[in-house]
Amino acid sequence: MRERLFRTAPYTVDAVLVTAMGNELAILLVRNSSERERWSLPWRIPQTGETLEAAATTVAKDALGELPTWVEQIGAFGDGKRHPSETDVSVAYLGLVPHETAAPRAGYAWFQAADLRPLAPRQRAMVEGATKAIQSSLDQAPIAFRLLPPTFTLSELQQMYELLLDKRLHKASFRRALQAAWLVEPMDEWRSEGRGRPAQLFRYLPKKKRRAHRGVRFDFLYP
Amino acid sequence: MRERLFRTAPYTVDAVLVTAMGNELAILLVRNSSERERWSLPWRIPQTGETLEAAATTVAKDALGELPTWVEQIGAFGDGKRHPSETDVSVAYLGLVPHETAAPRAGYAWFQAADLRPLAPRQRAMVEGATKAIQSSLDQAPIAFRLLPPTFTLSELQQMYELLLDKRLHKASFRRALQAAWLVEPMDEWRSEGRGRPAQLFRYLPKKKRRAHRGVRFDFLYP
DNA sequence: TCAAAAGTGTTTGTTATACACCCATGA
DNA sequence: TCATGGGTGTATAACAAACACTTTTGA
Repeated sequence: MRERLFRTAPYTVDAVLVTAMGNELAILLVRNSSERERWSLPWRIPQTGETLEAAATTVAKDALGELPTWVEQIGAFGDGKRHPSETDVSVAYLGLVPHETAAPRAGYAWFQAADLRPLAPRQRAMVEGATKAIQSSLDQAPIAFRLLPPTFTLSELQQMYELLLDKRLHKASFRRALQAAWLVEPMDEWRSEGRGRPAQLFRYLPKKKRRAHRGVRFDFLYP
Repeated sequence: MRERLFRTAPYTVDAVLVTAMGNELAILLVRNSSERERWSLPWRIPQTGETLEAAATTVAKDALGELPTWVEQIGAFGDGKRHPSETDVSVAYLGLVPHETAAPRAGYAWFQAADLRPLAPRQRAMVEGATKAIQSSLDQAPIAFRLLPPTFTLSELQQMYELLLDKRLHKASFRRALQAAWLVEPMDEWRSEGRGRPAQLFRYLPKKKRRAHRGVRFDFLYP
């Protein structure tokens, strides 16, 4: 290949950092340094030699001071859509953060998904991509557990699934399914939440026992 | 952002073109122009203004003379792995092609997934990513149908699912599940395959009738 | 008329769902 | 002792899986 020079920066790495706030998902935005009313997803141009994922975790650490409990690439976004940088491609990463440990640094703030600030088109597409990624890998990966602290009650876990799936779940059925999957281990601790019987605390600890899907599922999303 | 010049090309767009050959998936490779024993995935550096997906379909058209029946981004790959180009990032696309219409142009050839030629590490990662993408979106998207010609018999469709899932399926149960999903429409044609009763031909034509998943599934892939 | 492949009615076992209930605690 | 939230045994309905069968063709 012929050697030549390129005027645009190669690409950016953007982070869609997500936590559970109240009864909704929230996304971390950073205030624009020049126009103070504008917000955007935090991003960065990787140093030479820096891997994509390393750039994403650096962005997260700059924003929160801590690493996300889950990092997953969403994809490359470009297709002519505008972005705060001058690049024409950005690689987006999803990062999950338990709300307890998620204190934004100065200039950063959580926004509930419902009342997000206006974003550049490319970043808006990333947020949509992140939402889809959460939905679709919810039963492939421990998404819910990464949004919770290390120990939690089964009711908290159920509430998290209800938030993520956006539907009510039956308590007994939820627990039976959990038990069948061998995903959680009970601790010797209980937590009293004001009134009512104290709830036992659990932690995420999958045993290597898998039950394969039965049958074939034709659950297509139509074009 | 400060204006500066970059020595490397921004990025490449690579295509993992997949078809069903015999009883296995096959991937399209292109012969290296300098070292004739080396093969690689077809790729391209996008023109300015060309979208990522447009670049991917161009790569496919150059290789096969036809557009894939399904195009889906797999992700951005880099992380220091080597690639035929000098870029440090590539965006990979999965393209599905029915075997009937898939005649490679000069310099291109299909290789069954089992005996693929050695690839640069970054491209090897893309092939793995494409395989995972096929597996995971098999029951979210009409993958099997895009690997078949427009009309097909139910046995052909079942064989395609058996290939993709790598397991035998029960004939009656398979058909019942298909019927419940309203995904195919019978044609007024039959095809006689030598001996045995002729099979009716069907085509993919989903009706807008969805049956939601029951319950919660904790089918995690453990880390 | 037999082999081979297509296609279908019915039974069986498994699993999600729901109901109904008991348990433990604070006010 | 009552309201509140945690936790569980059991019945019911829905569904995947299998079996057993009929149909239609080529040799």
